Amino acid sequence: MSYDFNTIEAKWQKYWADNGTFKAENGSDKPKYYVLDMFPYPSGAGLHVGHPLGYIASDIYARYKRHKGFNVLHPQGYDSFGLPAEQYAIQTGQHPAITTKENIARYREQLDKIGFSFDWSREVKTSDPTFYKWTQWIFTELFNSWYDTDADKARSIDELEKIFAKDGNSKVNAVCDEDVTIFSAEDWNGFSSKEKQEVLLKYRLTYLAETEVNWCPELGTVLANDEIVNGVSERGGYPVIRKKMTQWSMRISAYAQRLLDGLNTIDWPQPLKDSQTNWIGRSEGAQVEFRIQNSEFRIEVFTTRPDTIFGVSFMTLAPEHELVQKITTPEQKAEVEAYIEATAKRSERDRMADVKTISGVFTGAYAEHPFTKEPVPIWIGDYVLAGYGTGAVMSVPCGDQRDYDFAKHFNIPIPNIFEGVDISEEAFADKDNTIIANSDFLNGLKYKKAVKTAIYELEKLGQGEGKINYRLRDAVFSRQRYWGEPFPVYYVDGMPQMIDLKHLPIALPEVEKYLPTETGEPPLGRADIWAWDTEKNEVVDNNLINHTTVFPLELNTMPGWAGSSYYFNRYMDPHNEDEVFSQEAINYWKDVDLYIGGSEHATGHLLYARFWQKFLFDRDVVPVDEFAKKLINQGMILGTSAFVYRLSFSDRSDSLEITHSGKRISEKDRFEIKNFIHKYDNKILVSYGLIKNEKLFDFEGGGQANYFALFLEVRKEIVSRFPQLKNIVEAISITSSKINVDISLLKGLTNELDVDLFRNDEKYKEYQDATFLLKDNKYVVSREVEKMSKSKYNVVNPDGVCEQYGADSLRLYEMFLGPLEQAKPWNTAGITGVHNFLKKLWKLYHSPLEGGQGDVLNVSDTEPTKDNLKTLHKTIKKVEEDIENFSFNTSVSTFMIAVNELTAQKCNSRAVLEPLLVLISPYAPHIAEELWSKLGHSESISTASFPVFEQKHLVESAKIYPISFNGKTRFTMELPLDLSKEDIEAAVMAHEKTQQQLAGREPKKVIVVPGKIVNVVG
RNA sequence: GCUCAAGUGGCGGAAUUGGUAGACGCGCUGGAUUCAAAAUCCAGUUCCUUCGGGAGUGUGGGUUCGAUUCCCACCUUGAGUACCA
Repeated sequence: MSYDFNTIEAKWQKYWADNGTFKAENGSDKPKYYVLDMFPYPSGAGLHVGHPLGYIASDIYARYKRHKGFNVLHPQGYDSFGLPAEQYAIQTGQHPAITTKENIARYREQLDKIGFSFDWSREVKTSDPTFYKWTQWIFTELFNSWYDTDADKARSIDELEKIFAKDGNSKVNAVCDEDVTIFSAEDWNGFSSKEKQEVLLKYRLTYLAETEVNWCPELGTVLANDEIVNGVSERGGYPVIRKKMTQWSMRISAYAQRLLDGLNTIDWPQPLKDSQTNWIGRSEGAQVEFRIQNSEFRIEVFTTRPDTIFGVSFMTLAPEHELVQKITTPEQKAEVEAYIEATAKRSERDRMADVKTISGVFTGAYAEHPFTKEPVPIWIGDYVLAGYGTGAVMSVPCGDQRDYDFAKHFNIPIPNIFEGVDISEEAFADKDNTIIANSDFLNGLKYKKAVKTAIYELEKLGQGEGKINYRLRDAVFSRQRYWGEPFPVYYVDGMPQMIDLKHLPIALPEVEKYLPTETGEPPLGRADIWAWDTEKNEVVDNNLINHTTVFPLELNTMPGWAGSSYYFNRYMDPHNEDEVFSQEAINYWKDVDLYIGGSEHATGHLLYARFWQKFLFDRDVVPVDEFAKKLINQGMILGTSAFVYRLSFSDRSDSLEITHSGKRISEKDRFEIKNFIHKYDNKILVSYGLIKNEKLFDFEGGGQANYFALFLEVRKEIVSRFPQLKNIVEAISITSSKINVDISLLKGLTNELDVDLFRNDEKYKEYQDATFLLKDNKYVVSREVEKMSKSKYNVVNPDGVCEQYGADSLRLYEMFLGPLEQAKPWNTAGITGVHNFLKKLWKLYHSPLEGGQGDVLNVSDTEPTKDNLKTLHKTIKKVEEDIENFSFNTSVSTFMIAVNELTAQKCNSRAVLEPLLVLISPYAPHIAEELWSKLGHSESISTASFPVFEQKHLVESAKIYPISFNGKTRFTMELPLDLSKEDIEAAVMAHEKTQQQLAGREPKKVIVVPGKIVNVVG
């Protein structure tokens, strides 16, 4: 029988499942090793070839570690709460739990076909009540904790209450809301229960507060900062506006410094650490207080340049700043209010989009300079952000370009406080070359010294202090959605109460629709059975709410990152009903040794998970405060799609709307367009797209996008064959090297147009693989690669590959494509290479059957030759090094070399062919298992130990020396390795080619590096 | 703008305590086998060349006996991030 991968793979996948081959035990004599993949969101589209890349890499590593004698935990699960299932539910009425279940089944089927060594007995699903019971519990733990700055850790809220009762809050150093007032023990003890709860809420690690949130009207929910990309929602690309709402928040800012410090203790990719560092955004400077003239109010500002304080010529407040209303003079009131209203209307994105327009209004009020006591005019301007620092800045136009531009625009003086610097054209921001002038006690000082001196003087004055500011904001934790974890929270007298662990989980209620209610409440507001009975301790009918023991439950649900922030710990003890995991389990597995996943989670999941881990560590739930020792970002696999620019149409309203990333594009805009072709299945999709100001309009995730087809060369034919495209074609005009589209002609188009224009059409075959760009008035063939995505028609599915070539081929090929961490295009052309390798491998163990088809095992107990052993041990060494370095692509080529060599050597020695199988088995486990069992083993190859490398087989007696002249290799000669330097030199000089190269000249010098190289300098 | 990463054949990519550039695979060319095809096997494949040899790892410099590898400047591409005070 020849290499029949379909049968072999099905056989071993069944064997592994039936025998629980990869089940991990909690506790073992072996050392532990935890290999984890970022669990997938089970989308309706199923897996594409990009998904398994990281899983294959981690699977190879997990299998390798088993061979090396480790007790390996390698689980998998699903991040199964999320928007797409809910959006689908809104459209179809289908319960998200049903779609999610179907999607999970499909994912599982696809994953199983690839032959992963997951321990499926530990599977977790975030949407499963047995899982989210613990998500809810962790929430209550956060609620019952506060952050003690002195101890630099989270502590129980009970301890805080005891402190308040004994000493009040004046001695408490905590991370808390800014508006807490000082109270004494007597005050505290006199507070009503509700007052106490209000105060405590300001200290809890998860708290309810009215904050400015990112509201996405289209999705009907708030979003966290990391869920917004370029000012629009990450999912769907919808606009986001700022809105004040009462929401649950997580006090992640308490952990800013520890999240920063922790990065030094973990082996994660530098770019990922950089982006977390950037996101946390620590900056050192000073907080300075400016008194306002003729007023009791003071303005607090944060500055990184207290050394430039004598350069202040005005102050600027964010329009939303609370003092604005209080200090504006009557004369300026109308103008100020108009400005505030105008900025409130602008979306975040608009505000970001035009940073060049300078706008602002004078409030009429003056602050007093802390040192000179001179009056400083107070302005408001939208270049100052309410959300950063104190929402107010001291403006130093000579030292900051934005202040400079503002001052120029409004004719505010620009005093120069830098020695020997010309500021007539632009501000001077070079700290390193700063020498301060015109600044009283700071004159002549350099940057660092001046900063210190300024802070010292401010402190003396009681009007400022050194301060460290972080960009990291507390994370909003409420979502006005259905398909998420319900909060274990009910309200008594408006104050939130936690439901005790013993009554959890609070399961998602049924609703008849997944939309917000008519009164604007979240979808849970539609549930009839959604009230909490404190006597029965269960969820009851809303109608009972006037009963004294029945209270309303929280209507929001938790965000997508809740479950993913601790799931890795739950795998350690996934079926525990009494605890999130036993202390025994967590102390055995401790943390993830290797975590593999995409870099897109840098500032979301990976930051939140580190935050929760540190919190759980503080509260003695977990033994380590970083959850993953090593992390690798696998690169994306790109699809070959032919894209240049894309045009998106949406007909949500009556008139045609053209949108890009959710932003409406005005019909007045004219766009240059370039045409391009999609190839997908056997369809050729010829599409056009648009650019504006040379920028690509991409709309990843733009759910309403439709693609229209056009190919300029064949436009007439398109019109005749597809009359419905007439308007589109006519909207296009070509001028010189540019193509224009007249959008007014596109009005009234529907979104039902079929883009499947040239299916199986011989005539256009030549265009099938190429993109045609218009360049220099000529069509230039160019193929483009981009992220694989359903909306881009460039998805390759792993199932087809498995059927045609087998899972082992898919695994090898994905590894062979290139370095794991690098993005790389998918191109099936090369897969025959690795598939041939597997066939050669099979042949190495067999000899063909006489006459007919098929073959018979041909492995004997003959002594291996020297060459056999050399090949084997060379391979062991290289493969082991490669796996340890996660250089999987190079070990695949090492296997190819080994098999080629052993085939040439006609090796059939068991002593060589057995260890070779163990080397290959992490990469191509099915074929390895099959050959292993054919060799007479009754146990799975995964129980075999990794071959041990022996140097003695690689010892050589001679070396082929490269002989170079002035560094360029010209020929080689073989010389014994034990030759002395002098003998080598003599042998080289005696060689005829040496004389030929030198052409009679004497060499200036001869460099001999024994065992490496000879270089003749002429 | 800032931060980071990367530029090597027709293609994916190998090679870094500085020591034979292009491993391995794809593709391509020629041959064997076959009635023919598929499959398989063998040989060749960076470029130029007067067949002696010469040039060559984004560009220009530098260090070195020797640079894809180290240093400086620049160009290009990709990713992240941004009125962050």
